[in-house]
Amino acid sequence: MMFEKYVNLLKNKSIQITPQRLEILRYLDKHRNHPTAYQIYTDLKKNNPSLSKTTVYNSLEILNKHNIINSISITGLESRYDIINEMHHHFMCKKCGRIIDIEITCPNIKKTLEIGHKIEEVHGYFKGKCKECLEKEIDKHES
Amino acid sequence: MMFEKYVNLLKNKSIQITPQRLEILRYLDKHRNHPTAYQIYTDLKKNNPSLSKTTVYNSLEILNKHNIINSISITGLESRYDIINEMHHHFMCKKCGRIIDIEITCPNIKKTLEIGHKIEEVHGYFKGKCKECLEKEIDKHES
DNA sequence: TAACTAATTTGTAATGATTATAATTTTATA
DNA sequence: TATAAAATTATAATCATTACAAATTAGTTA
Ligand SMILES: [Mn+2]
Ligand SMILES: [Mn+2]
Ligand SMILES: [Zn+2]
Ligand SMILES: [Zn+2]
Repeated sequence: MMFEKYVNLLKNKSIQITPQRLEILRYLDKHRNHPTAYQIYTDLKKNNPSLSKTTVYNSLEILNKHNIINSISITGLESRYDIINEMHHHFMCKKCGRIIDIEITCPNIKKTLEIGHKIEEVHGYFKGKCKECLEKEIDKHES
Repeated sequence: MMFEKYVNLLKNKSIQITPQRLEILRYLDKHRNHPTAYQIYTDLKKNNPSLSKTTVYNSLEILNKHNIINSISITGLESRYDIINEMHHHFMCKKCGRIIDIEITCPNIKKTLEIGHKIEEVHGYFKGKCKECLEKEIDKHES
């Protein structure tokens, strides 16, 4: 079935299954560009005009709380959302604004554990200028 | 002199020296608990009632742009600020809300460079329950 | 020093993301 | 099917941040 995958995700955490939550999960599975709550809301509203912004926020919160999705703070402006697969870091381009996955795991967790804090989330991000934006700049200089 | 240290920081980056900027730098140097813009504003307003919130935001922005201070996104709610010394990570306690320095450097920068993005900032943070909050919970169970 | 220009500060209003609230609808249970 | 609990919806409120224009301050030149 189309939604079986997401139904199981919710069942495993005994979260009540609703059409809205399933749609949001499917959206995040399909759109791996770390969308904002508002982007999710406006896109899903096209096929479900009665969808409420509050529902999107509520759903994202409960999914995040149960570690089904990941809420990431990079821009300082708004939260971005990501389906959790393996642990990874992020790169945000200050030029084009994109947030790109960086496929690395953080070797620092052990050190933090040694200090005595209990770690529940690990986040790493870099900021700078992405490869594509750098290449565009070079092209401009050559022309 | 009292402010010489901060005057030099600004001079080195050829940023215009103003009393407000010096006060903000001194505040961040003294308060290493990653305060919000609002906390800086209300505290400094006590000795300078005419201080404007906008000035605090503007100053923080220019200081951050010149890498004199660090703007960190952890809470998703607001930006926190930090005088930059050595590179370090952060730990945010979900219980008490504190943001604690973790004295480690990130060994992942090289890998990100290899991908071709130009890195200007490196951020790492963990979330969980801090040592102190964990100990309080144990005390409660024992009593 | 005085006059002039540019940059900064200030106060206020606007924006935008997120949260609170209460009514309505949907889901789970008996 | 009837009932209770949970989720959704629409709207209003909150809170951090930004925009804007007037007033002040700093830097420069004569
Ligand atoms: Mn990601
Ligand atoms: Mn710090
Ligand atoms: Zn880019
Ligand atoms: Zn704590």
